[in-house]
Amino acid sequence: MARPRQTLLTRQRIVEAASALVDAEGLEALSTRRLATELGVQGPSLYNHFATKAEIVDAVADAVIEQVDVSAFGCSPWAEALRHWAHSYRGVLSEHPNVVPVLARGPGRRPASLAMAEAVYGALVDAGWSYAQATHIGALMRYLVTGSSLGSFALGFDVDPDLYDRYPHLRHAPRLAEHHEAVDEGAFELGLDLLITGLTARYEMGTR
Amino acid sequence: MARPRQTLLTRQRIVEAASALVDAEGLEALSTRRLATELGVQGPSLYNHFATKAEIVDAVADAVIEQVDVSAFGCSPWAEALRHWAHSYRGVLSEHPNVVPVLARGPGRRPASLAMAEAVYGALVDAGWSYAQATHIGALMRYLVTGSSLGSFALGFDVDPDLYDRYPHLRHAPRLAEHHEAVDEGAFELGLDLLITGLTARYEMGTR
DNA sequence: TGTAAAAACTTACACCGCTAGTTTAACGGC
DNA sequence: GCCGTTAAACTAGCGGTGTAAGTTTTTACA
Repeated sequence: MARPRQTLLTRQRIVEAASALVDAEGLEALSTRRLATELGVQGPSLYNHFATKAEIVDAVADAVIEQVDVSAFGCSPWAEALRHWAHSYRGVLSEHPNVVPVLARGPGRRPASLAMAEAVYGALVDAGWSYAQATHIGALMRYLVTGSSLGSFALGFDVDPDLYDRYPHLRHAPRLAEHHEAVDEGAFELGLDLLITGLTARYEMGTR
Repeated sequence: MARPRQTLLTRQRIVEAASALVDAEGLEALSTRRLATELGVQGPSLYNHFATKAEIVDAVADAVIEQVDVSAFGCSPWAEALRHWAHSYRGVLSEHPNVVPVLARGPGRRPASLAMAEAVYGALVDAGWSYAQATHIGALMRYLVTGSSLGSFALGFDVDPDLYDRYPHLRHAPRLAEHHEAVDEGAFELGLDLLITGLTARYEMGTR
């Protein structure tokens, strides 16, 4: 084919196809050849637009973070803003659970992830939190959100009943395998509530 | 060679070599051929002892969890036991950061992981927490511990200074890249404190 | 118009997890 | 003490991976 009259690939088109593939079939399904096929192209052609596969994955991850709503940091008190942001953050990740393993490793050098960190950190510092505390709070929220969005695999897929014979208490755990989504959401809400409540108390005591 | 007079491989020897390899060079370095070479053997020989590579990885992960100290659940009040366990849990994971991505996905079917979950869950239920709350608390702790042990990669390896030009607040974040370990530890301690304090308050109010 | 860059291509390398079939040693039953 | 079975190593090979290298053709610009 050589160079086509109308360009076939753009970074955007690649990222869109990669995102769709990851959402539909998981991170492991994202191979350069498979992605290229999806785009009607040969594998190595992708390297005209991205240096490595890792760059593509990063772009997919950043596209997810771009959807998180950080607007509350501009117009609400820090605690409410934190709450609103955390819910948006988790909501977005829940719609793209397959990319969470990438996001859980931190912002890396991804622009949207850095911008989000910047917004959170900045708002906390502006509210009077120390640099160190602001950093810790931001990290904490990431643990909570990524953890509860990732854990969705919970006990695995199929549950064999005699597994619980050896772990009697777990039998009573409310149907872990079936309700793992509800478990993770409940844990998230509990955690968020405890964190915000505790932080508010410290804030009012002047421990910033 | 065919069958040797003295057996060359055992599950234990394989797991030990795999653990050492993962600890030293990361999960990506663990390939069946590489691991076999390390053991003085050909790649496919491993399949006489494990059905899949995933089984080997699971065994490595479970060997890590086995080191976590859950003894406190027998002899301390639930809040103190939770604290003690969380510190041991995080301490162990910090020594094996490369396996954290596996552990973050939950206990799976790994015996030691299930036994640990059983111990935590059982102790909380025995203390009077509802089944649902006990499950949530256990999940929350996992988010906190795995998150703070995984995030150690923080901003990546090398930091280019002009990165911060576009994210001015982050510049003040206390040297994120260099001190990421301290950041994660600080976030963990803050989170643990907030959680335990908040849970204790709820417990005393009867919200279990 | 000639040249350089860009964007597709093909080919190929080294590696991956894993299957199949082979060889030989060890073990259990007669 | 032999003999069949099983176990634990082997070799060969399949279909997959990321990506490097070099080729072709088109476009953009001097």
